[in-house]
Amino acid sequence: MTSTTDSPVPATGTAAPDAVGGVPVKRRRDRAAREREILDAAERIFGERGYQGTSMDDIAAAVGVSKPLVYQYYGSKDGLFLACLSRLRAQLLDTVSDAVLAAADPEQAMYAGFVAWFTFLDEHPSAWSVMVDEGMLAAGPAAQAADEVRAEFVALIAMMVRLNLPADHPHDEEEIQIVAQSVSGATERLAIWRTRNGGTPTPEKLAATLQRLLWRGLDSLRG
Amino acid sequence: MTSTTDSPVPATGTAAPDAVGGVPVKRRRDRAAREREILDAAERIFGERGYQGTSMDDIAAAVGVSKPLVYQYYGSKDGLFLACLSRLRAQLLDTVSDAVLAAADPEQAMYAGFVAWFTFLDEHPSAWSVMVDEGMLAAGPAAQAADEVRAEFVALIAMMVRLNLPADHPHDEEEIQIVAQSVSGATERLAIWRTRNGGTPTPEKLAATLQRLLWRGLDSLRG
DNA sequence: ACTTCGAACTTACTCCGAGTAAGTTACTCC
DNA sequence: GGAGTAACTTACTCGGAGTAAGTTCGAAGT
Repeated sequence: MTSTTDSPVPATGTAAPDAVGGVPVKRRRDRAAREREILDAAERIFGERGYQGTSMDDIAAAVGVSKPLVYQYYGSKDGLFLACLSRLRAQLLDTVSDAVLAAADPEQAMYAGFVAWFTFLDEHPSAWSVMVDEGMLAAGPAAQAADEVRAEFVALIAMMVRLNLPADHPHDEEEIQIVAQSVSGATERLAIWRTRNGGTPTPEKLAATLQRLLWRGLDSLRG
Repeated sequence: MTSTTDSPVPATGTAAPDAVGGVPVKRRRDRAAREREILDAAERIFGERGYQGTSMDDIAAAVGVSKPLVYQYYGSKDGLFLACLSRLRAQLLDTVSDAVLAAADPEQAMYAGFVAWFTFLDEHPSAWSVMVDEGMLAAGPAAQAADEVRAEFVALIAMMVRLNLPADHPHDEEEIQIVAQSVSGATERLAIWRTRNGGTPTPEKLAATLQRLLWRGLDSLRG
């Protein structure tokens, strides 16, 4: 899972010269490995400096590779950023899904999901930074792709909402979408606010408050 | 209120030549008037093409002025964008505040506020576009300023929440902040989703659903 | 009417970063 | 060991943010 470096080439950040002793180090790597390397570096640097503050040359240099190679593999700066975003979101989705599925009942599932969400962002600062800068993709074709990445989350929330409705009840699908979008927007905003606010309140407090705020409201959607 | 043009100089968008007849048209304007002109043009163009798609030259040309003048008045692209954002948010805040204050009771105030929010964004597409691109300011000193602009909204929501708590009740201020941030995040996300979704559902439907979702939850914060 | 003086405004740049055309080098498979 | 190809590089273009330094208009004083 933590496979940032997995080869004889030292990950020095800048281009590594040949081994001094004699045998030249293997420079070229196959495409998949290079893509992973680039993605790892991009995630780290985007996380540290933000989208605007990061240049493609920076990333290429960190990997020890030239810029056109990055373009060959990821197409554009937006494409590379989107790839980072996508991978991070997938990890986050996994974490939250696991927490939700492990819970005993729907009420606890909701709480556990919120806690998992905020905790993950706590423990992965670069993930958070990348997601905050997600708005950079507001324009262009990347915007649609970014939406699709986020849509998986909305789908998870919508599923949870449905679990709380009687199976035979003719539920209003549009209303479920509204609720799911709201919850997604609320949690993202809270995550941003929380870090700008110095890391308070705790994930547990946030989750408990959201829980109390939303639980009875979901009840009233049942009819 | 709609003072986009207020002078003998025709607002042709591109630089206007002298009047053909004879008397040369007054070219120079005092600073305040020019600032307004630039801000109006910027709002329009940012709204049409987004932050990334707009260059400072575009805006300068639309006003019929050279780029350094724009820099003299607004400092940077971020500064100009922030000025647009700030003005639009102030208008939106006014609209929502009015709707809230005109309502008969807290429950209706909440509904009216939501309707006003979504309706305003419907009727001011450029406002919406600018706000969607707000994420562009995620980095740098402009980020803090953008947060402050949004904070007024959160404050309005927080005030409304407090109105629903018994005056003598020892309410948890942190919890109120959490709720206010959540509502702000939820409504912004819904606004974005709604337009990407072709303008459905209606503002009234969204407001009603949010109302139902949140009303009883707010109740449970009372004790 | 003529000078003065400051605010309004411009020309002509620099610099940086996204993206690309065309060529070169190292690994692999016969 | 000689193709053939994937991996990779050098050396650009192009556009847009931001700036230094100078110019012109218009009003206020005399």
